[in-house]
Amino acid sequence: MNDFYDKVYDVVRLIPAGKVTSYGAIAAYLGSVQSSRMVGWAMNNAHVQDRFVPAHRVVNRNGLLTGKHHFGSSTIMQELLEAEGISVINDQIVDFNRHFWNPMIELDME
DNA sequence: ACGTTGACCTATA
DNA sequence: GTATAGGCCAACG
Repeated sequence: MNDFYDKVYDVVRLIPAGKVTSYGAIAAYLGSVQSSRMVGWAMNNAHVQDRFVPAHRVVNRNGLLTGKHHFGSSTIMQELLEAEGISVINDQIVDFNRHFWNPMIELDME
């Protein structure tokens, strides 16, 4: 598997429960903030990965559940997030800034 | 092979 | 604050 996809999956799996991150943050961590689209494409292939990828913890910069439709059902993503203690209203994460998990900070500063 | 689309982001008007 | 433009790379028709 390409490093890009592999790193994306790796970072996503490192996201602690109750925390969320953005495609841009992952892309920035990989060194290509402009290639954030590729992160989304990587997630598209995430459901065929052997290991489970908590793609529900990955949202866009606005904290909006843009990819909820790709989970098979439009409610699974919100259900999973709420199950981890994250409030979601109108497909948008409440206090997104509080639940935001930055891989660059958390992984690099550690 | 070419054109369009896509789970995005930043910048400019 | 909404609208449009540009950019990135991969997959789909």
